[in-house]
Amino acid sequence: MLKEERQQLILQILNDEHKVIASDLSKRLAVSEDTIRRDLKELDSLGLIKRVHSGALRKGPPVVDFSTRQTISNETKMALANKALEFIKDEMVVLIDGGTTNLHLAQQLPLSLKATVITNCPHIAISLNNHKDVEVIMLGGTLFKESMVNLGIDTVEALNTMRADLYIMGIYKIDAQIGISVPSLSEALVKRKMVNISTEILAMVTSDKINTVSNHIVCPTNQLTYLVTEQLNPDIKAMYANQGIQVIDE
Amino acid sequence: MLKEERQQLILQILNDEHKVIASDLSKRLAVSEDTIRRDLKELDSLGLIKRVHSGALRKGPPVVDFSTRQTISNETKMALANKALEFIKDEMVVLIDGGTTNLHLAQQLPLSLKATVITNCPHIAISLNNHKDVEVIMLGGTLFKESMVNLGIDTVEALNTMRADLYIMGIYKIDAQIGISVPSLSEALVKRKMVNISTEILAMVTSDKINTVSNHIVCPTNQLTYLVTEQLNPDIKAMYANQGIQVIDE
DNA sequence: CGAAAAGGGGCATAAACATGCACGAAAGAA
DNA sequence: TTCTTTCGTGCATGTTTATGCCCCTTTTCG
Repeated sequence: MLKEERQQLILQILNDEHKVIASDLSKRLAVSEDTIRRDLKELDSLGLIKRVHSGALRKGPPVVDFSTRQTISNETKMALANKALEFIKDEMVVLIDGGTTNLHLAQQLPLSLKATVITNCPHIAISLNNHKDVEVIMLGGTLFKESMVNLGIDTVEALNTMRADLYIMGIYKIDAQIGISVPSLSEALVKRKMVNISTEILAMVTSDKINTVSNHIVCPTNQLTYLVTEQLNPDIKAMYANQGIQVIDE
Repeated sequence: MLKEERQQLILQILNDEHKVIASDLSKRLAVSEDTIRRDLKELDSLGLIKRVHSGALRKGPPVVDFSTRQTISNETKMALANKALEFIKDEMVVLIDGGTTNLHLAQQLPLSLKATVITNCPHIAISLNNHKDVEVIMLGGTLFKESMVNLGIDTVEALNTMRADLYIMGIYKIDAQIGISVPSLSEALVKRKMVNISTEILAMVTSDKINTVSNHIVCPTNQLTYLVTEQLNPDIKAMYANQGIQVIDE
């Protein structure tokens, strides 16, 4: 593995996990701790990471947990969420899973909305506390702390007895050919079930997720009904539109 | 855990709770008091906190935003929660339902705890985000916004397949003769189920709840194993102790 | 005052670190 | 090609850091 490649990987891991431990990286990337240390020193001197004893932290936001992560989030996601609002109407049964963009959506839902929301994300459930005409159904399961959603066999089984008009799917990675993918199997299983019980599916995607792939495939992209994104390269937009997806990007 | 991470957590806790006690932090963050002292000293020298004997205070806004009553009551609840901590040990399966006192308990659980926590309260699930050795199992159901817990037939059914070593019951009203009672039927049903699947039951009760009654009876008080309270009138204390309950009130 | 809690300084130790050196692979020049 | 240079890496070394423990002092509070 090339040095550049490795350092890129470290940055990506750091971005996902908010911190890295030198000794841990050494094992995961199969190089000596010395090499990792040299990498970290270099990345730090470039101002890309914050080096600390034992490892490194993400530079900008001192992220400590999910609840703070959402407060520092960017306007792009808020804007996407805002565009998606129009698809949620009174009397609907809306299924919302995890992800920061989805959380923004939940927070922007009008207080007057009369609907049923099904979710496996505790943060989303809580954020609907003040919506007195929204019935919130929480899906149980084992809390998966990386993405703060409930997963597992119990979650899938609970979904067996439900159906939804609209599924707001949190997107981790999406590729027009390969499909929608996530890093863990149990997440893929639950999302797949959610796809199956929903009439329409909406995904909000920031451009950095477009045409990237992770380990476990949830479903092909042509399952999507709506794709809400930032402004897209016309070629890419066409790729999705040709699959019958309604792309909202202006 | 990295030093910077820990200090970040301290700042966050301080922000939430307006003050921190060194000995308490030591338990919650699972490091020695010496380390906490060094952290606090460091944060103080950076001007981020105000170090005082036995702990630290928030730098910025002085604590006057809550009514005194509210603050006092919060501190009582924190103290109760603190007393209850000793009953939670590694490898236990702990069932925790809703209530502000229970939430305080969850927030004070040591980071080093290795256990399984089952809860129907999304806030409690979220507060265990940083406890990497605590497996959190969330009970699904319909979110009951008055008390922020999931209730309903799904909740009861999920409980059918579980058992717990200790049930930390949130108390709404309690009376030595009539028993433990709550204002809604579905809450009573879920709590009753939780009682049935638990080996021991612990309740934390502020004195204003003692000998009061609500609409739906959950169970008689003699089902309780432990009753953690503020200092009690000896007569009242005897009433509970005579039922075989271990009363902790010092 | 006196006990108990909190603090401070010093010490020990394990983990993390910096540095110099050696080896091998890739790149470039003869 | 073959020799030389450079670069990235791993290893051995002595150093620094983070932390817990001990002992003694200071503070708090009944």
